[in-house]
Amino acid sequence: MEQGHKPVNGLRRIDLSRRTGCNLETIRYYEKIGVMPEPPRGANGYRCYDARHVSRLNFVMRARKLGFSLNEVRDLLTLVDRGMHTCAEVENVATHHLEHVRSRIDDLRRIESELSRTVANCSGDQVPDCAVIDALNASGSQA
Amino acid sequence: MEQGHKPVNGLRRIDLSRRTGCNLETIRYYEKIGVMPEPPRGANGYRCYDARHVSRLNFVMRARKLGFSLNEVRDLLTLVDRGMHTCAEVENVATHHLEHVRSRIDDLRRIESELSRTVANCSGDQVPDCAVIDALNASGSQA
DNA sequence: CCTAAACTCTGTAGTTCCTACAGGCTCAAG
DNA sequence: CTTGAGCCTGTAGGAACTACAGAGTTTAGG
Repeated sequence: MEQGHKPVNGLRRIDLSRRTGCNLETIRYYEKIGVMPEPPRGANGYRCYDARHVSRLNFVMRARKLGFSLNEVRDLLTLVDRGMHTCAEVENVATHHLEHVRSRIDDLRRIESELSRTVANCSGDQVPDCAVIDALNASGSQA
Repeated sequence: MEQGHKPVNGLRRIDLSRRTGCNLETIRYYEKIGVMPEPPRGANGYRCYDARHVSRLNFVMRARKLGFSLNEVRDLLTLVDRGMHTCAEVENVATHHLEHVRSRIDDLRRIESELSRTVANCSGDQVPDCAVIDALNASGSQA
């Protein structure tokens, strides 16, 4: 099926959504918070997108998949939009984010090892006693 | 005047906060959502805690540090409160959470490797071109 | 005894990143 | 003409807090 009848030079919101895989409502949200530009409107008030919106939204979604916060995405886009972004500037944002990711991994690894150690002490039995609860009840600072 | 109106073994909210390290407002929040019990009130309407609140809040905070969600904490507490918790039941909650933690670590590791690979391609120069931006702009699904 | 600081109470709003309605239009096809 | 798909707006919800406003109470110091 053809998507039917679009404004000659425009994509509807749902077209943008389908081309990028981005949720329909999320697009509106990104516009509201300024991560995506407000698109021009047709005579009927409908949003009217073009290829540049598609690539910008793809940019945003890739950055989000890499775990950049929306604020970081905005920073990145600002650098790009200024047309003056230097590699050094961008690297700065990315490196900062990388550190964040790494420290989050460290946190989770600590949690993982403590948790798996504790669970390993479970008998798994039907007894009303459990190593996990014991650990959580522990008054000492074993954690 | 040590003895006065202050209940001999009653703790104020700020006392509980200081003993556990839990934020003052968070205590109130935990009561609202039922993770902590509503404490008795003094004649003036002030909350009046005792040692059991201290250990319960410690339990909650340890569980949170291990990354259990508040819903999971509530489940755990329900098991404990029933006095009927078996090791198997608790292990179930904990194991489920452990899986969650592990998959989150996997996600972040994937992000970490892609990000560090990309940043490594940066020249770090003052040139208006950057590997990170290129990657984000990539039209292919080189994920 | 008075005052000022410290603490309490309540409800509500802000944070992050969406997602999902509700209520009402418009548009194109069958 | 009717149906269904799509559009518009604003707003609420979810996780887990955190922070304020505005008002009352208690306590320590002078």
